[in-house]
Amino acid sequence: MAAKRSGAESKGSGRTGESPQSGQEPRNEPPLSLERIVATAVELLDAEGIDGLKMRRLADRLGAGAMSLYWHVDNKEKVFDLALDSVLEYRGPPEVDASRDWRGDVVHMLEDWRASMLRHPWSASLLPRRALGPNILGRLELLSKTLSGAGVADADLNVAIWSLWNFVIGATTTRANFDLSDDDRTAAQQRLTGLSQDYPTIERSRLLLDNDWDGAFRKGLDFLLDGLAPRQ
Amino acid sequence: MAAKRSGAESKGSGRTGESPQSGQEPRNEPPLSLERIVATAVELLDAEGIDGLKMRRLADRLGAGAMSLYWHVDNKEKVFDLALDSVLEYRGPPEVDASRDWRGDVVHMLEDWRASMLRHPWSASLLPRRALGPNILGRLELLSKTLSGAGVADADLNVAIWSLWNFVIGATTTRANFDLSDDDRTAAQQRLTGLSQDYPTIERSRLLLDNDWDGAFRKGLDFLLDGLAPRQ
DNA sequence: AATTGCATCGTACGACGTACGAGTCAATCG
DNA sequence: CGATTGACTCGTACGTCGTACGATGCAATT
Repeated sequence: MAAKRSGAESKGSGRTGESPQSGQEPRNEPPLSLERIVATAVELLDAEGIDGLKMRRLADRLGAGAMSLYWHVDNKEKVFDLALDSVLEYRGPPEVDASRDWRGDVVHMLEDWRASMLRHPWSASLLPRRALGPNILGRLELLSKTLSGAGVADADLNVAIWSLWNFVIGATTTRANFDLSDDDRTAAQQRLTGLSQDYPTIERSRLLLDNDWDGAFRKGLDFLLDGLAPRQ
Repeated sequence: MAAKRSGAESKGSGRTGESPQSGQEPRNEPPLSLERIVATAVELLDAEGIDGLKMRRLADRLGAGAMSLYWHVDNKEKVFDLALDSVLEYRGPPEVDASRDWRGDVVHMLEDWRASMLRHPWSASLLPRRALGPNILGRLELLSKTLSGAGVADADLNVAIWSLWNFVIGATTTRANFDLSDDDRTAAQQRLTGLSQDYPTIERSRLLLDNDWDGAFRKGLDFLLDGLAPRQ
């Protein structure tokens, strides 16, 4: 197991913040911390994509040496875990007091979930193969509670949650990986149009050409919710 | 662009199969070919997982030098693309002539899809971020045709297909990455039970503990299909 | 003044993807 | 028949990556 800390918080250590004056370079960087590392990792991932995250580059951005990161983090995998979960925070449905319709709450949370991931497209391809962090578990718990409160039987709860989870995961990963670049997109379109005699129905339904991802997500989600809890 | 071949077929080159007798090592390996490379890549992926596929190891298994692969394949990414698509072939629904119920056909194809991917767990995490190969497109085309023939309006076709796609992708990627190892699994369970006061509803619904993945998939799919095309 | 423990980082190692160019061999052509 | 060509193989080498290891600095404690 790891000897270092890797799990402790660094809060409350009461830095004076005056010391790093040795006289040479303009190093006003605050000291390293898990929070700063994770935040910068998210920046880097946003800017350079999933393959753009290298420990050396991350350290550069932090004004630190590459190996300094390893005091705060076990390895690169943990950086991914933390960055992913940090992006999936959720602050609950808009309403403060009694949430009137559970369906609206569910849709709100899932659309927010999707939006959060699409704001950081790398997160989509990461989520399915990473550990479940607290923010993810929090969302699942909220979803469970809402559905349960809406009258979904415990026996169906499991299936209902997994179905919604599957839908969100599938939709976001697909979406996030379909518009990586316009080049890819137009190339794929051309290739597909060239293949349209092989796949006529796909062509006709404009399956891969339609750009209304948001609408498709919402409509599909409605269909799924209809199936899970028929209205009346 | 690539200078080599990378897209041509190697069939019909009519090897005599007698030549490689130079007298030293027991090298009875057949010559390299795209097919052999892809098949061996699948073997290696099955055995060692997604991180276990290295070009040198792949070449070793093929009894070839590492750089020999690059004559047949542009780069490692292409190996992934080809391995993925090769695993997703589909031979149609069981019935030969008139397929009686479209719903049965859809379920059969999607369950087969899921089964194919779970037989090769690495494929699940690969699918969302790779190009669409012919076998994938073939399945989508079949799905389109079936749904369209079942009376789904062209306007809804897009949403319907994406919803089903999302469901399959989400279900398989999640499933494939949740039982990588028993160690991981029991560790996660313990961690979760320790956290059960934070997530009581998850705990109660046995969300992460229930092992009936197949049943959950089937039931969720039924719910979704109910929503997409209400029975009567 | 000496000790301790947190934190940083330079160096180095092994593994990886793959560019490059030399090599082999069968088929083709004069 | 020898020369040429083009399909195919592979050894070497380069640059980059994650990270093990140990030295170093520095603040708080003794």
